[in-house]
Amino acid sequence: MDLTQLQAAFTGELAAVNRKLRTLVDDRARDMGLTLSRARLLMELAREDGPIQSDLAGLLDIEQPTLVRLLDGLERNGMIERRAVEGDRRARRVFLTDTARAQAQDILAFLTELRAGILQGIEPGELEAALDVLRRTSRNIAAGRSAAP
Amino acid sequence: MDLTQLQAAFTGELAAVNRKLRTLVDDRARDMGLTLSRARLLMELAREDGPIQSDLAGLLDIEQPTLVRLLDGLERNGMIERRAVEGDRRARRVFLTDTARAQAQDILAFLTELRAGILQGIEPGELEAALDVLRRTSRNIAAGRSAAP
DNA sequence: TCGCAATGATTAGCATGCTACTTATGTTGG
DNA sequence: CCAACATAAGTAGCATGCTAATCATTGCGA
Repeated sequence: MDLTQLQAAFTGELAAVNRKLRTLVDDRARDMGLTLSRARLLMELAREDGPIQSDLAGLLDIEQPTLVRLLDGLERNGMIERRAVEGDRRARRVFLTDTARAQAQDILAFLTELRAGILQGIEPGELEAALDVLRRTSRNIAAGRSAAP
Repeated sequence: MDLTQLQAAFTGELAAVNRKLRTLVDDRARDMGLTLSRARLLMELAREDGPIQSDLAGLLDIEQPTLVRLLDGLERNGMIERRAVEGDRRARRVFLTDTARAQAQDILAFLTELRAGILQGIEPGELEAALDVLRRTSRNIAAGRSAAP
């Protein structure tokens, strides 16, 4: 397999794994009223509660409108709430509700176990090497985007 | 970093790279009326023209409804056409139009160059190792899905 | 042969991504 | 001091994914 083919196979498999992962998580977590994206958001809030929305979007590395819709869904489900920020009437802080906080440990355990299952049989060294490749790819993409004509 | 954290970092980075890749391609290819998914479909047809839709979905590893919408878009753009299949009135074969066929080489070159840019500085050996990790992950997900309670 | 399961294509509806735009509010420089 | 710029949140609209359900046709077995 030449380099070009290898590169094509890599990007193709990247997309495929991603689709399958999302589908699997969404399927398994449906009972909990969760999806992969929502779970990630809740885990971030469990780590540190009360960020304003634009900071939270940055932490999750998604755009603000994407975050707004995620929050809308989680708010409807009673898992988060938005509160006004004293001193800046534009901003709103996001907090877990008590219900969600009580669930957070279970969700974390669920995600951890699911990841372990998906990555079983892969040695830490291999995983680390693959992660390094992904990170360099990320950087290349970011560089390519800013360098666009 | 312990294994759990490493696994979380890996799946997180996987999703991030994927989002960025799609965004980059969609941005660069907009002039051509293309997106990453549409380009992949056209490349598959350039390789072998005239599959029926369900086979094409299998080749691209997407579900039929997803394919239907992709084809709708490409048909509106005049890049593919659906033709009746003699002997099976349920099925339809998909063909590139002459316009699209004329563009196919350019699109392929564009994708190849873009992938090379994104993966620059990554040695073939590293890429191969990372690809292997992705493939094993894919298999684990598939196994986990069928083994679901 | 005739009814019923399987297959191929669609439609409907949800969840996430994105960009572009809007609205409200805050900040700052001339 | 206030006009122009910047920032925070949200809305609108597009593109992909998915599952579930529908419709037409085909194929098969009792």
